[in-house]
Amino acid sequence: MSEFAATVIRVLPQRRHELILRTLRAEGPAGVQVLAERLGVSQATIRRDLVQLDKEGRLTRVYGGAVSAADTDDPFAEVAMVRVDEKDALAERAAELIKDGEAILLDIGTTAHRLARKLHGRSLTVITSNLMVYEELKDDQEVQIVLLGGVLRRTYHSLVGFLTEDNLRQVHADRVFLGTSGVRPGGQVMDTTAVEVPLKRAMITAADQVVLLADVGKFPGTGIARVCGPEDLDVVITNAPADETTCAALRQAEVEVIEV
Amino acid sequence: MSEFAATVIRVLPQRRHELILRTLRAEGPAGVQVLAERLGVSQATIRRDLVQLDKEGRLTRVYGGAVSAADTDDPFAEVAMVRVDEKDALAERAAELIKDGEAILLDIGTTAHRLARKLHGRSLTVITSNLMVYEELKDDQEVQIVLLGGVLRRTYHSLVGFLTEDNLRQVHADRVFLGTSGVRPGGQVMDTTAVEVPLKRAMITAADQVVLLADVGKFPGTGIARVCGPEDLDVVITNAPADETTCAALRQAEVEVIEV
DNA sequence: GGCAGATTGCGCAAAATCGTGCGCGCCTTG
DNA sequence: CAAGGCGCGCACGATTTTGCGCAATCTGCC
Repeated sequence: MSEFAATVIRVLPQRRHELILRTLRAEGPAGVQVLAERLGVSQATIRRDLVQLDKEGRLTRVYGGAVSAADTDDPFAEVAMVRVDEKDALAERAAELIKDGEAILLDIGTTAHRLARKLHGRSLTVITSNLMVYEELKDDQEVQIVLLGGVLRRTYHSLVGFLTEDNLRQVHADRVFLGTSGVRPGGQVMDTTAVEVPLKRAMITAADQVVLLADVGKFPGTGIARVCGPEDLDVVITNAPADETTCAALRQAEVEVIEV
Repeated sequence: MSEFAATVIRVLPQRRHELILRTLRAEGPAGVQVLAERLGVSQATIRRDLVQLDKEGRLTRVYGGAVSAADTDDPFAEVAMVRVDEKDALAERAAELIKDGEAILLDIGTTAHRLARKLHGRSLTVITSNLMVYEELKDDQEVQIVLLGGVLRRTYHSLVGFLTEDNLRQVHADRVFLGTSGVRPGGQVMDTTAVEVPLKRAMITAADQVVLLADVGKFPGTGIARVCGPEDLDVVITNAPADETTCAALRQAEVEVIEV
């Protein structure tokens, strides 16, 4: 603790914010008083810092101090709120593609979760490593659920890793429904989390038909890793008005583009 | 456990709520008085906390205290009530066998679930296809969870099938903890559900040490399918007084028998 | 059905915490 | 070198939380 107290000279606000966040992540909830002593500034300053960091969404303010943003209720609660209407419409349309008795693969992410919500009471086999989908359908007697193994990633409510890939090589589905972080103008499907890319590829291989769900905000969009090209897709469901350049590239690759 | 009692100084409300929930998940129902003493606040404060947490659906308020929300609507709640004390004692003893940092395999069934309840806050890797174990530990940051894939069997809260077996061939654990429907006098481990037998065998293969948890009602006992013989076991944990014939057979096969 | 003991909800006062205005010192800018 | 901007500490009223006492309610038992 004296490693901080020794820093009496001068601490940039930026640096101080980093230290606050690090403390929170390392030791969980921390009080204003503790932080003030540790960083050698007044409680008023800490309060101002906390207000600002809270506004930036980097932590969550609580009475008496603050907690790490990750520590609060799942980050999906907020993420799931943006573009809800669009995603719901997409999900509705996607559900119509599915015939009773089929086996479908559902991707990781909130998009697939939205789709799962439309599947209650349907007679289907759902294969997924998406734990939100599992939670959604686990009490639904009609739906057979196949959960793919893997290492639990709590922040993403999913299972990933080589076990998941192994399982995917052993199963086959009529359709796979994929989400994405963005589709580039040429029709390349991108993602931001590298660990999911091999999984998405394995899902594409395991399914007869590949359906991509991408709301209009993803057109055009980007990500750090390429998942697949337009030639791997069969259907893309998006909102109107979709980006014309991207749509053209997709149609060129004989992808059916559905605008809802 | 004294980790709580030591916290007499000052605790953020947020932190206190976390501790209450963790206590409930780890030790089941808790009284207002106990919680108040343990957290160093008045009973009135605990009551207010419980009311709030109940309103948020994070626990269920009962007269005299509270129980974990997951514990209430579980159809296994009844099954889990029989021989609770015995199974708890067994689980407690089994948890002592585990060292921090280890990777352990947990069987399907309520026995393994009881053990999982003793693992909150431990630094471990838990591998399982037992969904009760997953529910129990999914919010515990310390525990890494590896879920084995498979077809959801709702009535047993578990995943089974060839996917599970495939995954088991790809993993290795320091110890596996098995439950059973009964142990025959000769030391043969039995089970009633045939579909689980290949899984239990695969788990035995995947672990360095095999630990069987069997309360005294299982000695001697029976089942329709044989899982393994005494030569596959390393440790058996049971209640005193255990059946002497069976114990002798186990010791003959160099199995360590722990009576609690 | 009634009784003793425990538990609960509620009002109120004390304590802790919060937000804010003000002044001071440091750095930037012209 | 002077003016202005900015971050920081201090102090004070407002808000929230906490602890305690008491009447109403509930549970277990005879």
